[in-house]
Amino acid sequence: MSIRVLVADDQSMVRAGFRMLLSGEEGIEVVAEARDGLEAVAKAARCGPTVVLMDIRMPELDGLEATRRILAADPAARVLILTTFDLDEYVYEALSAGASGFVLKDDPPEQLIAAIRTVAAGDALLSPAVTKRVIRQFAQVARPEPPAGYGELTEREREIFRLIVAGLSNSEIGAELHIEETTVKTHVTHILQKLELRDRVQAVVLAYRTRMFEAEERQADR
Amino acid sequence: MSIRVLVADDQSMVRAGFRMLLSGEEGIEVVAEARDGLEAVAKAARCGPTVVLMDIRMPELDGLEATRRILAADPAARVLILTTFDLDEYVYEALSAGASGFVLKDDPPEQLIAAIRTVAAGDALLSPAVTKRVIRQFAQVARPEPPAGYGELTEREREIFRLIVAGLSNSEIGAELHIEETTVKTHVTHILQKLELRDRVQAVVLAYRTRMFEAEERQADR
DNA sequence: GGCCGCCTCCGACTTGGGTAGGAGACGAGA
DNA sequence: TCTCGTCTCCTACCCAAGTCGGAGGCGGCC
Repeated sequence: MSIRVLVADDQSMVRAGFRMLLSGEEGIEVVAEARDGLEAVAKAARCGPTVVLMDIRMPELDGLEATRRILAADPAARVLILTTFDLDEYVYEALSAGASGFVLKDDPPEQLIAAIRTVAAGDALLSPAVTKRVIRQFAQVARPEPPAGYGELTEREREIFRLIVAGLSNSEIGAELHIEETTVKTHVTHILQKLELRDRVQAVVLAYRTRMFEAEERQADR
Repeated sequence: MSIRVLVADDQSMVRAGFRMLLSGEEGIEVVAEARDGLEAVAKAARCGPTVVLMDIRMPELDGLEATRRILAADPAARVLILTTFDLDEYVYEALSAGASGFVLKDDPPEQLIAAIRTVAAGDALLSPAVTKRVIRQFAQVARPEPPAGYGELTEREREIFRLIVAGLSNSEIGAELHIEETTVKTHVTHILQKLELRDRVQAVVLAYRTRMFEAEERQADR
């Protein structure tokens, strides 16, 4: 069965270009076109396309919201975001909207076609230029950066630090660790001094900003 | 000038396979091989390869640490991580180690060659199967999930919330917004009541856990 | 043995955070 | 017009948080 494509773009030239480009391709068929987001959602519901080529900037409803609606109605659909710019915000929003991929209109034709086949097969795909940007951001996000001065903390202090970061009060920490609140206070003072922080609030901010406890969190979230 | 490749893998069969595979390619030349991480670092320093094909599981020094060292010595180098498994942890660590891409040994030969050319050109690349996984994780991470009760907050309260989350004290917030500290306290009390939180520490924890201010943070980090 | 780092605990104190309750000003909307 | 929500400010009070100085027990190390 061939890949059924819906092209959603507000410029008729672009739609015609894709229709032309894809007409020569074996196993790919453009089954519908849409000139705005609402039309895209409606036609997707009627035609059940395998892949939707979705522009972001469109009247009525932008491509991101249209993507959310189409996927809500048909989770099996694959949306490939098309845009002229490789702006960060689009990448983030498009991916969180559920898009399977992201290509630039500047990408060479064969790359666009390959992208369609890839997402139709169930894989995800990013244009190389976009991938680079995502990787950079991803690496930044995923990096469990070592906070300055953290090495100075003793084992016990680290333990208490984690509980502070979890939002516990001193008395709660004491109960948790079976030690007196006064002892907890002593540790807290040392922690703040070593990390050069003013209060526990800043300790929490530091911990999250530097993503100190990434690993534990990921486990806890499951 | 042709692309100079260093192949680092502990299995001689794999190295031979790559040498064979790449020998037929125009503009790609295997200039060195390494059987472990230390050797990879040493030979990279001597040969100055354009692209390093790096296995992860290797004796002496694993591919991740080797990647870090090579890039520390030569930031212009491009490291393409090779592995048999598409385990999450490898992807995260490899990317944060500075790798430009990630391909599976199972990927078809032409895809491997395309990957080498892509990263040599300065772009980044992930194998489609890997991309899917990264996108899912990325979308999850990037999602600015709306915390329950956040909608109840007024504009002013949200503003103050943001400053609390930044780690500011009440008096600092007052100075920032040109209002009295007592006023700030009033707002803080309302915020905590609406979000059903005990104190500002928990407010900070909530904000980061739900990643409320993703967008603002990204801007602030630059 | 003596020193040192760590963990534990205490009391007393200061300060910031949070609550309670009230009040005035202003604009939007019934 | 009157009400309602929002923002502003206040006093007074309580309590958690953090500081300071001191202290004892314990284990490792010279």
